[in-house]
Amino acid sequence: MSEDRSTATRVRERNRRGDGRRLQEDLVVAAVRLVESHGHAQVSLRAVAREVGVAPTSVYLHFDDVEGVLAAVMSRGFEELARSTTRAASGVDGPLEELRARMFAYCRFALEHPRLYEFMFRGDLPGPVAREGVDTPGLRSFATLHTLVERVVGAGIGRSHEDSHLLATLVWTSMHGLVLARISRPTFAWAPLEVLVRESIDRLLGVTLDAKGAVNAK
Amino acid sequence: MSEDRSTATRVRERNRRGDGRRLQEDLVVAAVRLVESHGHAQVSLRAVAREVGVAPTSVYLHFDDVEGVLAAVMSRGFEELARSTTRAASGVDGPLEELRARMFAYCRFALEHPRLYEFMFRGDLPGPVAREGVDTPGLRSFATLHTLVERVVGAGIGRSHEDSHLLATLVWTSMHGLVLARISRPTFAWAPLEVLVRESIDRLLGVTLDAKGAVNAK
DNA sequence: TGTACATCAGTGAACGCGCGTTCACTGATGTAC
DNA sequence: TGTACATCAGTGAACGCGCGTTCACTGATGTAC
Repeated sequence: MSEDRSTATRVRERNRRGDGRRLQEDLVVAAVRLVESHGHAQVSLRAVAREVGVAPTSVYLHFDDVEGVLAAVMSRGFEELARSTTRAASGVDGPLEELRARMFAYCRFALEHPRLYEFMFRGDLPGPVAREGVDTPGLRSFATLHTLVERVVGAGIGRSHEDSHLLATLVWTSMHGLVLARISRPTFAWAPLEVLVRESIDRLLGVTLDAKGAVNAK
Repeated sequence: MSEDRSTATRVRERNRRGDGRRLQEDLVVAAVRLVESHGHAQVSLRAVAREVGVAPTSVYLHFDDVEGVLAAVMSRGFEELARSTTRAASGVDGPLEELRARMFAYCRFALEHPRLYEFMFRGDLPGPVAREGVDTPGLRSFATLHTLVERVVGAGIGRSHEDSHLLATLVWTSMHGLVLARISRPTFAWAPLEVLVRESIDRLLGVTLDAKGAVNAK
């Protein structure tokens, strides 16, 4: 174990009494960093401890087990994704423009944190997240998207009498596929991200060329 | 090592002289089976050997290392995906119908072999595949799709003067996102796969209600 | 027809590694009296 | 103001496990003479 410390990237100094919680935050941040740089498969309890400069056993002071750490990383990922899209939506007017801005930010986030994004949508959820039940991560983001699509449809942009849940699903999964495909096949002849995002949205919602012109001119 | 054999699911009998290659095929099949049942992260050289009922060292008779096995699994996956879509395209007439049939088969394959599909599109390719260069796996499938989209556009279905490469990209990534999202979030309120596939394609290509009617009536 | 030999298909033991988790512990620091 | 003590933040050693890979080997079988 002493070898673990000697090869540590940095050695941390002990927190003051009462500040024990700061290690928890440091562990999560380190774990997120490890996922982003090496992919979740390379993230072990020992690697996280090493990154923080702490003994492997110290992780158990704040998490039940290694799955607990991964669950925290996933939550953090969704929080930051939500922050990104919300920031992008501010100062934009009109539902269609907001939808475009949010989705573009969504994709940019995924492409800037590809390993984290992959981890957030991996097939088998970490134990604690899976046990949490129906409110799967990202569901709140989808609700936001759904309402926004409803507003776009309500504003008379695109076809009328549309199933907004279906439309929101199509938009979300398109963005999802777009970024995951770009991540896994970076050498493919990709059109610019902006074009792909805009074309996907406009076509799926049935935004006509007229409506496009109107919105753009506004 | 003797323990390895004692816990083997089955013990294989040695191939006849000249039939050594059969072990290679058995290893690939077993590795595909393991990926499908447990995900690629659980697939180790030793697990594959165990599955076949052979000593771990025997794998080196046919593969350079564990990455070689994974590369073979990936190739096999794309072969089977291509077989599925090709089969679905036979006996279908009209480019739009063929496109729909192919894409539906694509999605069905992914949903029937979710772990394998995830592995086929994972971020970091196995060493041998990555070294192979430009012709990334699945590129031939995309070429088929691209030509098909060109035929659809050429037949006057949807808008005219379209960028077929862009359209094919949008269709592919939409299907990709659809299946990956369904795999990673099985409890989401999904519309039927058939609906999602058809709506995606028709909307992206700009198939009008009139054209739909015409094609469906035919 | 008999036999020596090369080849083929695969084995067995061993290696060092990083892993998750357990258990008993240590030493600084704030607090009650 | 001094001191005993509880609490807090974290450590160190050890465990058993499965892993990829190496090396020297074995035993059956086909073939050349």
